Amino acid sequence: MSLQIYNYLSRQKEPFKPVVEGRVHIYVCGPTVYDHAHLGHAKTYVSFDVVVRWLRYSGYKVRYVQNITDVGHLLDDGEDRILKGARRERLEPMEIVERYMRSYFEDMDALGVQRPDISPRASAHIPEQIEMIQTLIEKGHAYVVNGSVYFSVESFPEYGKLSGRRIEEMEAGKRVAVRDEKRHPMDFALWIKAPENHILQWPSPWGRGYPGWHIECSAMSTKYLGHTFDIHGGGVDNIFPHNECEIAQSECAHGVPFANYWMLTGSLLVNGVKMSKSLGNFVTIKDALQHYRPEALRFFILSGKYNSPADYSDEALQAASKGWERMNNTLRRLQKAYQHPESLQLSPISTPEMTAHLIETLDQYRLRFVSAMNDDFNTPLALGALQEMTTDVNRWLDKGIATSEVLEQAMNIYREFGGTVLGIIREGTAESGSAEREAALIELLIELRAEARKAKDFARADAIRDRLAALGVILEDSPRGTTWRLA
RNA sequence: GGCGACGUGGCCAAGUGGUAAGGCGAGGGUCUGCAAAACCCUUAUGCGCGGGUUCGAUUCCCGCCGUCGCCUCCA
Repeated sequence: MSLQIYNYLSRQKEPFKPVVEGRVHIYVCGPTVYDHAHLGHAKTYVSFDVVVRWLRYSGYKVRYVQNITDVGHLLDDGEDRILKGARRERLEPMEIVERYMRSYFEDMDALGVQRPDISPRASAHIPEQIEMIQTLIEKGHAYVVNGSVYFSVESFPEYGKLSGRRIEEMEAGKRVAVRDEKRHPMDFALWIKAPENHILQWPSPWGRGYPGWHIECSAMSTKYLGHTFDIHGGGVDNIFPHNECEIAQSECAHGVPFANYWMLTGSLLVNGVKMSKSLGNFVTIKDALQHYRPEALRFFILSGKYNSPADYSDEALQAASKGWERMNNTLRRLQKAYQHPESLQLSPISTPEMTAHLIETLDQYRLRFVSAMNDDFNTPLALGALQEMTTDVNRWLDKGIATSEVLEQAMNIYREFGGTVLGIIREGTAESGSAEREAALIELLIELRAEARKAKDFARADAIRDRLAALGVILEDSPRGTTWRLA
């Protein structure tokens, strides 16, 4: 089955057809870098990371652009978020930007999120934004007032088509005082005149000022992906006004559709309420990583659909951690067995027919995974296939019917799907990952403990196991000997 | 008030007009010197409530209740 994507624009699943055969141009709204990223960001960017990974795995050549907002994103009171951060930390605005942009990439790297191909910064694309604004003015979609430029929503009849709202139905300015220089209360700023000593300002045909928040995404996606590109992503919370404004600007400037598919991620909730900076109920990614391994966070995020909301809780994270552990333990078992085929102790019932049957079963899991992913990136369903496969593989190992061929196939599935696609299995984590000398020392202790056990000196045997456990080395006994792993 | 979602076992979470994936947890068991890991068995006659359509609805329609998101800065 080929890829189906739930398109927010049409509110239905559609077969995916890229503009250019075999290529995908995707744009995802990135963070405003004035503070550390939290788990809400993790949910969105891990989700799109997997989307991109799946597209690549499926053979598409992908260009993934995700902006960094470092100017123009205003707060309720009209103050720029970056300036607020600068004042808070008594730093230059661009120091704030640099600091939190690095922090953001640090977090994403830790989560195994592959870097976008281009991470354009708004402040580095002022000319492109000015140019686009000029085009909009020329085409009669924008107007200049007192050194600021506004987009006229009434000039674009389709305004509201993504979020499903109508201009007349919205109560503009209910909470934020409408600038009376606007012609229509819903008009939004493309360019804002800078006050006398505003720190972030650039020259423009309309005087010194700075760009509005929405225009950057239009200008930068156009520059790198073209007038019409394939997928536009982001969190649903930006559907209005941000995404709606992007569409209006871009389609009015270019006269062609902006993005063909809109994919919006559901919000991350805490106790049923959205995790957000303004509510202060957020957990930073750095904090979360103190308690949970990155793969567990990914596992948690991917065990729900990207476009559904997810509720964050310690119980949920614990469950994800355990689920991940079981899968990882099984992969480790596979690897050990594969490296030491003599330890397999194959049962007499392990016939070639049996092997063929197991390979066939693995193929079924492979198919289930693929069709789940092709069905609008249904990661929970795909993960389910992997988990059932895990039970089967353990069963086969227990019964002694898994031949090397079977082991190899199973490992490939974990590597490709768990690793390359979902990013929850990392090469190395399944292995001991420690230095050779350390491994040899542990083996030595295991030998000493084996002797103690033989002599029924269980106190000593347990002491060795406990001391190692305290150091993060877990020993596990089996009829075939003792194995170890890092906690 | 407007717009849009959602409500599935103790928790998380897929799904379908034909009779409920998976994970976590819990209980029992196998294995073990004991653990750990793994496996086996059990754990929703039921999918918010009330109607309707249908041979048949958890899945479609209507109403109600509840929760959430957006409308205002947030991924």
